[in-house]
Amino acid sequence: MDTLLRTVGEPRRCEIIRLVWSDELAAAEIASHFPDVTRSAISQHLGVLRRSGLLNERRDGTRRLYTVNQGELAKLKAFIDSFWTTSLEKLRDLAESSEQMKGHE
Amino acid sequence: MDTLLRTVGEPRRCEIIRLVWSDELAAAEIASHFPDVTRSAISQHLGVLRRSGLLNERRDGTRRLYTVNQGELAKLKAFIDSFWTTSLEKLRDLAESSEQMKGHE
DNA sequence: TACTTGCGTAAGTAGCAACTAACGTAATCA
DNA sequence: TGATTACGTTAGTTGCTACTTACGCAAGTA
Repeated sequence: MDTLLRTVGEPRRCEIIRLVWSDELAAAEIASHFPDVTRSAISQHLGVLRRSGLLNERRDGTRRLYTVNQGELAKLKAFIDSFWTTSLEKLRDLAESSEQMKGHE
Repeated sequence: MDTLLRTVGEPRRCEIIRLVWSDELAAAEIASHFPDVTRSAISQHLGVLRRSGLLNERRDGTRRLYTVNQGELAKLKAFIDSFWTTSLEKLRDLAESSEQMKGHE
């Protein structure tokens, strides 16, 4: 989870995920969305995203096409969601223990 | 959103959020959960979290008590969720435009 | 008042991470 | 075969960031 957090914590990588969310894009197409940095920088970001499991790579001739592994990002989503659900569980546990208290009254 | 992402992208800060999610804790209590780093390091993390708007501070004597600003974290949750909803919207737009196509056939 | 507690802050450092420039490489095409 | 395209990778640099140490400061306490 730490790896996932760190990977998405970089704004450009987050933007890349958004770019290839529903469209399969080649590395150069992705890089063209970031005119302020070199293609090499984007290639390295793609490497980080790939190793984190957030991006899938498919080869087509000399091109490399990327898509999002939505399941991996879903883990992050579930992690964020868990902040809310755990507090609900705490409330439920509290309710249960007070029920037990009543039983012993 | 970049600030929010960067703030949460640091594992210790993420853990701090979890700690004070449902319990109001003093700085020293939070620091005691991280025996491997100094209290100062945690204090600086608390500063980052506070400036990002993720934590609320309340003073009680010499102590400073922290709680999570859940609304701010909800923004991050909404951002992550938006990855899925925007793709749904794209499908909806696609469906609408193909409806228009049918009308012009 | 002096001392202690509980904290933030400033200064300085070490390590990492994002970047550029240069190079290597597989696939394609002339 | 040589040239080109579309990439990744390596080496080296710079800047940031998480950290420690030292200090400052307000609020209690003897």
